[in-house]
Amino acid sequence: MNIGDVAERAGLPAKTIRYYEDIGLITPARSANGYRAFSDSDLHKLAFLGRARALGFSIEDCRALMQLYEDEHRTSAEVRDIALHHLDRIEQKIADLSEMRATLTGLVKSCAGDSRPDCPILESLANPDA
Amino acid sequence: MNIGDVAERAGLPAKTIRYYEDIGLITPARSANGYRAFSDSDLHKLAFLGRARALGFSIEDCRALMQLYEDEHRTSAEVRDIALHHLDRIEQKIADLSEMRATLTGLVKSCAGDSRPDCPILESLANPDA
DNA sequence: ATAGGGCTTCCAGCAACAGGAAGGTCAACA
DNA sequence: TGTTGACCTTCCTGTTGCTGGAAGCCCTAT
Repeated sequence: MNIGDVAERAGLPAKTIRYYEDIGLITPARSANGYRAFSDSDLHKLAFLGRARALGFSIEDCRALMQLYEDEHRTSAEVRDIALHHLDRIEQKIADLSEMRATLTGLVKSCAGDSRPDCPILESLANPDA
Repeated sequence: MNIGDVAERAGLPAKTIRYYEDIGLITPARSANGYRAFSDSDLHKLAFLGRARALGFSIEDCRALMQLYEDEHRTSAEVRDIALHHLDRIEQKIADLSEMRATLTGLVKSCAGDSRPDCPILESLANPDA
């Protein structure tokens, strides 16, 4: 398979696949003409990576997960640890964003949003204690 | 005021303040020795920026908000628009993260997390339809 | 032979800084 | 007066995960 084929099948841009090779996540073979020659195994790895990325795992997490996947002597505890840490980060982000949302919602509600210059949003940014 | 003073008062790292000058958000004066000489107005702007950034506004949003703040002929509708768009992005992010959290929570629950290699997390990444 | 599409590499850029090197400056203290 | 140490300066690199584009080779079809 050429890169265009795997790109379509794995649902990843060709650029991304080249990048994954660059950073050592995959190592596709090469044809005589210099084109990358992807095996089914490469495609499978790319799909794995795509799904892990879609769950928000970092590239380094993905690397670790792939290594565990290929390691018969892994323990499920190692995998779960990575997932749990990731879950923590996600929940922290949700908490941060929820706080922003709460504040912003309040500000937006208090702002008339008309043609006058008076604006509680700006006032709150400029002078929050007032 | 030197940069260390404003950094402490505005609650921003000195590096960040230099960066904000680089990209034209502030334009502090210079002392004879080449040090940045911050006015109260500069400090006020930096605090404004710090609060806007803490609410998750992008740098370009911050630039726009500052300009509106300094423009007597602004309308509160312009400000509200920026805030509403930002709120949209935040809610989208929260939605995305919540979906990740749901999936991950399910996976983590289904994984024993013990010393055995069998792991539904990896299986789901490798072969989601199975 | 030539046109088009796909492939290759390499370089630049995005957001919003952070880290660190090399060096100038200033106040204090011996 | 000399020197230490804290502070300031600029400049360059690195971060995360790609994306866009330029320059150029390859392959197929007409």
